Amino acid sequence: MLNRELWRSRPEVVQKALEARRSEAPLDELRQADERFRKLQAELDGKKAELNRRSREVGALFSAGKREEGEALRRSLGELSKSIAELEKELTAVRGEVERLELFLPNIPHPSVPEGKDERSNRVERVWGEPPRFAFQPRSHWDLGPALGILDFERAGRIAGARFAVLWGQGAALERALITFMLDLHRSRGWREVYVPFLVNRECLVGTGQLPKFAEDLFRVEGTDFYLVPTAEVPVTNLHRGEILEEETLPRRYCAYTPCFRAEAGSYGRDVRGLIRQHQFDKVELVHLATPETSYQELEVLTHQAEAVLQALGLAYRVVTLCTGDMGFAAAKTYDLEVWLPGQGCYREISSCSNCEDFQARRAELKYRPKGGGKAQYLHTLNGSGLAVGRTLIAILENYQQEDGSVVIPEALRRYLGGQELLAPEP
RNA sequence: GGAGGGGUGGCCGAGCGGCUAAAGGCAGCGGUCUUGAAAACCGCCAUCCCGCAAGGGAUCAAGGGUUCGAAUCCCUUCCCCUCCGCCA
Repeated sequence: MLNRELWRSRPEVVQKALEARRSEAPLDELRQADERFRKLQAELDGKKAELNRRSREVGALFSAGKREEGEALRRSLGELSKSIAELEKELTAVRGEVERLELFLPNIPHPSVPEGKDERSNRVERVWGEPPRFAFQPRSHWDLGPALGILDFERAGRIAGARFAVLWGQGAALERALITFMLDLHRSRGWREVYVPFLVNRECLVGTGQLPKFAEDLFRVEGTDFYLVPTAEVPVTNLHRGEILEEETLPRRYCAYTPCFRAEAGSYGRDVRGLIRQHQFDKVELVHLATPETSYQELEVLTHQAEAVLQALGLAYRVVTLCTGDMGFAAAKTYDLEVWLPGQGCYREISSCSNCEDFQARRAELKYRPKGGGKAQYLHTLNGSGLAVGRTLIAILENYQQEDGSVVIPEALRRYLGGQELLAPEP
């Protein structure tokens, strides 16, 4: 959510941001509703002030023993009381409208974000590692995986449907090893691990910005107020909802593993093959809570931490800054990490690291108390994948494949697989 | 699922129809005192909304109701605690 002051007093700034994002958020409608809201509020407050004053008089008259005068005044207030109730109803409706519309305004991009309408305007910041060279035609993971007997889309389709996968044997173990490996790496560098519910309530999703606008991307458990988490960002960022944290305890750096569930509505026909786009996937997430002064520093820290995972695994990647038209709703600035996939012959997103500034903090009531006291302030929230586990598994298969179809296990991972060095076909 | 108890300011806790935005304590901030600190004493110290301001309004888990007037009475929901039942 944006600061109300901003769209009230400088709507042109917000309008410009909306255009840069190619957003059709209802700014004009919002401002009209707000206009009505303020008028009603002033009118109602005046009437309430009068009622309050005269109600106190009633009490005073009675306690002074002036029963008749008090009784007369009491009777005369009925109408005022009624008209207040009516106005109040109206105000509630208008306020509700303002609050509803407000939730549809996306965050304002940071000045350092490149302008552009789609991913072609993203800016490459740096490239790490060399894509491996093969003396043969490298295969894609959807060929390698089933051939190794570790990836099974057919049976996944049978027990669930499209966009699900079954991992067998070494594949299942590799997935689990990756999760543990990533969490260990983050913990060893000071991130605090947290294990959270995989179902969350509606307020959390409003807090991080998935709702109300992106309901069709989510799975909801029928007959309940629970949603399956689309990312650990949701439960973890909302952990301190309604709290006021001491500045001394900032920044907070958290990491969490959760499965993620996404409806992927509207992505029919995109990435239908393989593990790229699934309804369910594992992810280790990094979440930072920071002061406004340090949040952009923290974005660098967070991004470098996500990169450390790729580096430890020896996977070539590049870092791009998303342009205004490609950024997510809540983000002010986003770096994507794109890993090299030899089977596809391109870089593919494997992590997305964002500073949401105070956008989520306003929605989720996340505040901190400045050093030496003073008014509580909204803090800044950041999140990033560290990393998407399924896509990491893909990257390993495709980058470490050998001509005979076996796959070398990256050094750093071997201790998590009982010293195993090679993925060879399973019976 | 059944029975009971409870949700008040950063924290603890009193209030149980008008004199209460809310006693008291703790924490915090400022001051007196002190070489400095502690102690003692004095003062300040919730959030949000409208308003240029003066000021006004709202908020005692949430929503509804009774009333001229509700933190206080009634109803509903949510959450927490205790006991019983069931359960991985």
